[in-house]
Amino acid sequence: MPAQLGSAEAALKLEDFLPYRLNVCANIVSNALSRIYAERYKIGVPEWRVLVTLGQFGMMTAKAIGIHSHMHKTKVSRAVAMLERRKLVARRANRDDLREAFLSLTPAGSDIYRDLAPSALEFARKLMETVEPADRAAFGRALNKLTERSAQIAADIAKGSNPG
Amino acid sequence: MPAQLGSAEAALKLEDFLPYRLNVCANIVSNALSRIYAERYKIGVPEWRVLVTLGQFGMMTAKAIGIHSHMHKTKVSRAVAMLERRKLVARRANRDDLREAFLSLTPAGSDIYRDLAPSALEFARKLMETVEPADRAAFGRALNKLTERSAQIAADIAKGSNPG
DNA sequence: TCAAATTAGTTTCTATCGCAACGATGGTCA
DNA sequence: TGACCATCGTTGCGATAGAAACTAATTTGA
Repeated sequence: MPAQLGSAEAALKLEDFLPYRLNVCANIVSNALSRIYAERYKIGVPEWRVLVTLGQFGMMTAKAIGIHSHMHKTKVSRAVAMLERRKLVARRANRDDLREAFLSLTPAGSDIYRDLAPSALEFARKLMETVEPADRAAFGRALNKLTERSAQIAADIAKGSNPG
Repeated sequence: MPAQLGSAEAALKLEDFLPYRLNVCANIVSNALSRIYAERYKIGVPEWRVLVTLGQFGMMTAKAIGIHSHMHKTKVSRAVAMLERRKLVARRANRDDLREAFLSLTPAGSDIYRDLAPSALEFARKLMETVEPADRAAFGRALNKLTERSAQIAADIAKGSNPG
């Protein structure tokens, strides 16, 4: 009943299909992680990323946050607006360029960051623990290559050119 | 100015943080893939998954599609509704249980599937090509372990129990 | 046997997403 | 200087997501 469509070539099985597997894995991991902070701090993924980015760099513009955390500028804008309302992030005008503003964690924001960062690292550590030590480096390399290559493919297609 | 929050332990760097890296990679890959079919067939990811699942199994219920493709039942419902409107998927009542229905590809749906599956496989092949051959198996194993483990962690947290 | 619980699938409702348009500012160059 | 273009960040809006409520059908078990 099924395989009449699969024909000669290697059949397309969703559960073995790389983009699908990546998506499922990323979603489940993301979901598991957010259970650690979402309820406790009442923030979502974008807010979490802004907090972590500012915790890492101390002070930066919304644009820089977007670049570093791979988020659309509207996502950054809304996440920052929420964190500002909650007094976790402060905004300081840049006198040299009034279009942008410098953002940084308030003391309350830093408190949350210091509370949240160790649990996040612990989570990642616990996850990686299940991967064979010998496989870990290979996994990291592969993830980087796949990210890089697919970005390039997407760019090629966007340009309308033949993917080389 | 930044690292005063990082303190003694290994600092949390977003770009090295596994859940973040997985998410970015999955998004870019998914995005690149959808450029191959989205414009040509006017379908999105959920419709693509339904097509592929039915192409693989021939005939199944909406619930089974949801389980196999890891999609919420409302997502399946809407994707199927769209494919039905476009005459790519047909519905046949199950006389033994009228709550559910058997879904399958129409000839037109099969045409699209046969056109789409090889490009998808080619895309995945081209992607995997960039990963060192020696790293590929390790990558697959790691992806499985991470998916499995994070599902378990999420379940543990949901139960309110201490993650063992 | 029939009331209560369960299940498949749809619909409603609300939240979030990202594109596009926008206002405000800054840069370029004739 | 001033007309034009680029950039930062916000907002309006249509599309999409998933939670919860719902309908209809089936199963359970007293």
